[in-house]
Amino acid sequence: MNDSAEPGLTARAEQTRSAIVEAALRLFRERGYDAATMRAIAGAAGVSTGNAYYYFSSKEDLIQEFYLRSHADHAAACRDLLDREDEFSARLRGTVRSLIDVLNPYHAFAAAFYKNAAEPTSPLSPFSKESSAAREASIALYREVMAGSSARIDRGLRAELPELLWLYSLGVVLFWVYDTSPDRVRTYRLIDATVPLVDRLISLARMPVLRGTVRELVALIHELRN
Amino acid sequence: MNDSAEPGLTARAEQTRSAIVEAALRLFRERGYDAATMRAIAGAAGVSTGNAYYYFSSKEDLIQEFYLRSHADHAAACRDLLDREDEFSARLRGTVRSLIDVLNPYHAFAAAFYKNAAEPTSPLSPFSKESSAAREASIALYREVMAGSSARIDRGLRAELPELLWLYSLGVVLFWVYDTSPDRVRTYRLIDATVPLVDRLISLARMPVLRGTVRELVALIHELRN
DNA sequence: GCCCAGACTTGAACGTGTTCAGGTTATGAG
DNA sequence: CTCATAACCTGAACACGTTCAAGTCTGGGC
Repeated sequence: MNDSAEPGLTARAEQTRSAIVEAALRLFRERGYDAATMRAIAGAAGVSTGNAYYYFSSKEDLIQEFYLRSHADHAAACRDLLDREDEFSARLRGTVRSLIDVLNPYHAFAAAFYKNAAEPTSPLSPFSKESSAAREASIALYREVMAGSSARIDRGLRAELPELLWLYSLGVVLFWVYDTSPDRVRTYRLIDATVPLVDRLISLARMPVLRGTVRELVALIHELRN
Repeated sequence: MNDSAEPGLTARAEQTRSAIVEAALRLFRERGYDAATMRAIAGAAGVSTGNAYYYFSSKEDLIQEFYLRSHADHAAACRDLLDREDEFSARLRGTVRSLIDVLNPYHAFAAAFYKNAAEPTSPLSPFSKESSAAREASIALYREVMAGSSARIDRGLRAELPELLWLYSLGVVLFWVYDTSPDRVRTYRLIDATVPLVDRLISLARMPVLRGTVRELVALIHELRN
């Protein structure tokens, strides 16, 4: 049983679907998003153009597949660290660094499609309903980063921190998209420099000076979520 | 002397250019970005499709015009407040609220084009070279918000705060893009709730507990800017 | 007045993502 | 085995953004 199989598809259809995904991701990686035309993808998969639209309602839809695989790779890449390490900084740093490791081969491609992700009505937006499964999975990873650590965290903050850390990782990815340095070293430097800041802010959140502000921030998050 | 005139264009050509811009912004507002086709824009302006490309190298290029007008409108909308008020919170709150006021008629349209803005290689990106003039102008506005206020601000932070406030406004705009509440009331609520937090954080930045973190943050900004 | 260089304008044509009317194939009921 | 139904598949066609070879107009030098 192939657990990536979709319901309602015969074995042969599933094979066709996979061929299209493989062709798409390969061409995205090799040629970039724009140059990987639907005709080229369909051709490389050995099907007609129209048939690709039988399985994927749009070119953007193919990117959801990229999301899913990226997250799976990321979760796998973190596994060892999250099982072994218990210091918060090291857990967060390793998790975010491995996210960048996983995304790096797709840098040119990702730059092109993150523009679609910013469109709020697009199903590709990280905030959209269609992406909620992928988003929840990512947030769960940061919940594990927090929960498995020895750090003492403000009680009111605990419920919101995973989502805030996920937002932090989105910020890092945004920086990475714009990063033109060799091997994206500046992104890794950004991570190494900001993780201690995050760590310190979380510690400070328990102190009297900041506790009030943190409480307001949490209340704000609640209100805006409705 | 029309100060919006471009160099190297005859009066008649300038008139054609203006007609295209007017038609574009009107159709963007009335139909949205996608439905306002280049053929429709050119037709509404009374010129051929190809002629529109003589003045604007792409459809995205027409959006730069939107940027320019928006900023001019925003600066004008803030003028009174910035000349009158001297309390930091009120200045920041009023400035960001008036930004949303200015953008509101274009909400549906803006949602569609902000996706292009997120593409780092796109000239529309707020971080791109092509947008640097508009960006500098916006940052200058927040420099004025800071400089004209009576707030005491950490010496090391002063140089970076205008850019940080601009980033804050980008965050508000991002929220606004996703805001589906009637009249975007949630965006205004977000502003009213976050401005005091920003104000408090700026105050706290001068206190010993946070001063070190702020210094590191400023150093990080410097390093990442190169 | 004449003419030409260059500013301006045109519309057909290209390649793209996407659609669709219509074909082909597999499956299960009789 | 028959055949109807649904799943699967096709490629021509559509509208779009964009390009370009070819036209028209205009100002200024003679």
